[in-house]
Amino acid sequence: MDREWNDNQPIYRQLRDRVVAMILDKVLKEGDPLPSVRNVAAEYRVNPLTVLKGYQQLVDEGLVETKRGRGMFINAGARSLLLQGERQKFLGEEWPWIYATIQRLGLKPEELLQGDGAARRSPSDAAQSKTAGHISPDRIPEEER
Amino acid sequence: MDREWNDNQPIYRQLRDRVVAMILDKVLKEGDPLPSVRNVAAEYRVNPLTVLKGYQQLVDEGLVETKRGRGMFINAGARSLLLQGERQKFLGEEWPWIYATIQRLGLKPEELLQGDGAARRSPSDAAQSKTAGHISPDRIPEEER
DNA sequence: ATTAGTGTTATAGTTAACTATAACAGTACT
DNA sequence: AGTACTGTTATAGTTAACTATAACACTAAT
Repeated sequence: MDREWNDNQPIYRQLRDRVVAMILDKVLKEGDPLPSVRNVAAEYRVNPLTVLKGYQQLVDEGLVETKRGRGMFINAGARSLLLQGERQKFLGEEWPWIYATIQRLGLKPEELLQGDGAARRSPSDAAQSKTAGHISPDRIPEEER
Repeated sequence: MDREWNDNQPIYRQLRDRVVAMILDKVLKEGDPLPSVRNVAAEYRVNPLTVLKGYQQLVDEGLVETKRGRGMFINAGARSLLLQGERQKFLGEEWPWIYATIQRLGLKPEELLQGDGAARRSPSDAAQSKTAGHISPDRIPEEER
């Protein structure tokens, strides 16, 4: 219940990543407001400043716009912008390392792909109050590419 | 030349991971000494304490033994011990997330896994002096599993 | 006008990671 | 004995991430 966070990465970045995931999964669509700073802070027992920092990053990336007194909202084109940028980042910076690790460990692609493979474990099982908006993708995908 | 380090993770852990990679790749074999704390510190312009911390982790994991005044040496059975532990860690903690990301981005896992796929980019291209022992896998793999 | 939501800023303190500098303590070679 | 390697410990300072607490500023509804 307490360990929602991955120690390998600062919370504010994990927060940013969760929102990104929600945009990609279409849980958050263009024009939607994202869960308020204070709400998220309260729900995850985290400092508002930390949440804000994560959100600001999204603003800097042009994904989100802030409306004083109203909230922060997903920009138009956010998703397609993300699909481009994140893909490039993943393929260029992350996948090479991951692939190297896979080889090093002598893992067989079949093992990784077969069975649902890996989609099982997901840290977001903690009983989450249905309060306002909480942050987590929750898998509501759809086709398209 | 200066940015050998990944900002996402503390240096001492990256150091630990490099040694692990070298063991898995058989660049370092059982009984081999690992590059001296001072050497690594000098070569990577890093504080000796930071290197030590990374090395200590290896000791704690039972992969390495320290011989005062002589150096630190790879333990017997280190590689197979690693193959077990690292595989489990990867499959249980890392792959699920990676797989989710791949899907989110609409990438085809099959394409990524087959073919050389991605093994191209690797940050270790910086001209490295051939001084004593430096830390980097350098890919000298071999068969087996 | 009040109230209750938004985002934002200010002040200040804690902790982990990293740093510089220096000394201590063993081993080995000459 | 001396020199040159090893790992290790001590002291102290910097920075980034996170925290608590509080106030400011703007918007919308009653």
